[in-house]
Amino acid sequence: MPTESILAWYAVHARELPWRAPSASPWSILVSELMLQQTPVNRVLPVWTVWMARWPTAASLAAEPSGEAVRAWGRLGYPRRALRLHACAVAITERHGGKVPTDHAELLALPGVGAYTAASVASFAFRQRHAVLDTNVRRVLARLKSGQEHPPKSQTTAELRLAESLLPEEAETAATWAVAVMELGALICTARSPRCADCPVIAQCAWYKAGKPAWDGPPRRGQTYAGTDRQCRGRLLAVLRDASHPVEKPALDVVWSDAVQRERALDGLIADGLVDPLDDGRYALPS
DNA sequence: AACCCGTGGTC
DNA sequence: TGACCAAGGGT
Repeated sequence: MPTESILAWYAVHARELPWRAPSASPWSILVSELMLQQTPVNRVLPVWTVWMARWPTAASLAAEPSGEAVRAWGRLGYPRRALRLHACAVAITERHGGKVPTDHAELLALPGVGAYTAASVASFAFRQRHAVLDTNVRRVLARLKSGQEHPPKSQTTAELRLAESLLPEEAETAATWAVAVMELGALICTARSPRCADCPVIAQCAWYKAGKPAWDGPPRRGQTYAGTDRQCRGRLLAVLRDASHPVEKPALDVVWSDAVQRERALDGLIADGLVDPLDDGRYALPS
């Protein structure tokens, strides 16, 4: 049975990540999950550590301007997540008495918390029984059960049903199983060069048994970045993040030459609430 | 449903 | 070296 093999492997090989410590608070786990969305563990670790020392509770973050969250986010990427995390802190403080809600539906209602994050917090922080389907788990299940190198582009109900069917009955075991499968995908069953020789379930792996056939599905479109609005937004926001005071417009203009694109990106940042255009014509992180 | 949203590491 | 990838979510 793959369940026992993966649990046994995890017991030996799990990384000691601080948000996995028994003492980790639900809030610290929620913070880690928001930061880990599309961002590697190694880049999250130092930011999370500083963040938790400064804002150990939701209420402590909620008491600060959202711009402070954006600044402390640093270069993690996708800074709207910082805004959403701040909004989470406000919602938790105002609606939930400062405590991260334990109910899956209430978690899902928080800003920036989707299906994955709601399930992961309910599972990791509150030891509930949920299918936790992230990119790692989807890849492991695709290989192990479907014999495909990669999961479908977008999550299917078949994947969800498969993940639920594999979930151990007992909640505590299910919670450990969820993080164990994720860890297997992160350390062994990786996207690029899977370490099949070290895999605890190689004997059950449909993809391996089929000879590890190459991906024959639709080409997985890459993410271009150079020259995009995203890169431009990143440059503009970096100026404000690195400044201790509001900046004049020319300080923004110098970081991107295409004026049309630059204005569009700046408007987008303002619309997102990441940049505050002051009455005096200067720009600042939001208050 | 497809597209947008950052950043840095890897081979 | 440029394409791919990383604990997704919102619209």
